[in-house]
Amino acid sequence: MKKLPLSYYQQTDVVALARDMIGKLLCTEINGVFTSGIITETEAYNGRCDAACHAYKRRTKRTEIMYQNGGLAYVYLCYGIHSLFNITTNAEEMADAILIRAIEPVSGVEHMMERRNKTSVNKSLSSGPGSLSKAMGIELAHNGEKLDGNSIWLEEYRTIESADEIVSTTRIGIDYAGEDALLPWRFYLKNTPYISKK
DNA sequence: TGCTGGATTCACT
DNA sequence: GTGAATCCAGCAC
Repeated sequence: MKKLPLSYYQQTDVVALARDMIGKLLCTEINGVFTSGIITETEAYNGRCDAACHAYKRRTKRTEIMYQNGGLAYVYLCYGIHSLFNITTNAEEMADAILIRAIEPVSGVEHMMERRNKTSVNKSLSSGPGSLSKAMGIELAHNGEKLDGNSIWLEEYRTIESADEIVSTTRIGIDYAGEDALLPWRFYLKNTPYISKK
């Protein structure tokens, strides 16, 4: 399998890209441990017209990552506990990003269980943005990591046969964004238990 | 320099 | 179903 090039992430339509990312393989190799999983759930965030995006009308030290060229990991801490993993997209100055919310484990499942303190495999292993980051070993230190490097990357995995396989709906946990919270910018794979919420 | 609250999860009632 | 855990960026003084 081949890593997706940085140019993949630099496409301009972040919503279409979030949809396209469903079914790709997310791989990490951290401290010599390789793990991978199929992306089953994503959310798109647009820096220019979306109040839910951290970079919306705010250009700060934290959001600076999103203003760079697409193809970087944007990792940040939520509720003081959970590292949420995003992928920046689009060109420089275009602060778009895609939040990866859930994966279906493929390789290194035993390492994911160890990181998550689990004794059995089930959907709670990697469904939900905080759980997924922990299972894959992604931490704040990976903020700004390039996705064509040797720590975190994406690969082609399976092709989505028809549009019916992907469900689009509203995003989660962003009520503060007013009417932008109603945008149908969350995508997930139909018929997989590995999603955070129905 | 100090305070506030969040793209959540998990354990417990 | 509810609440606690927990830390740092952002913004107000």
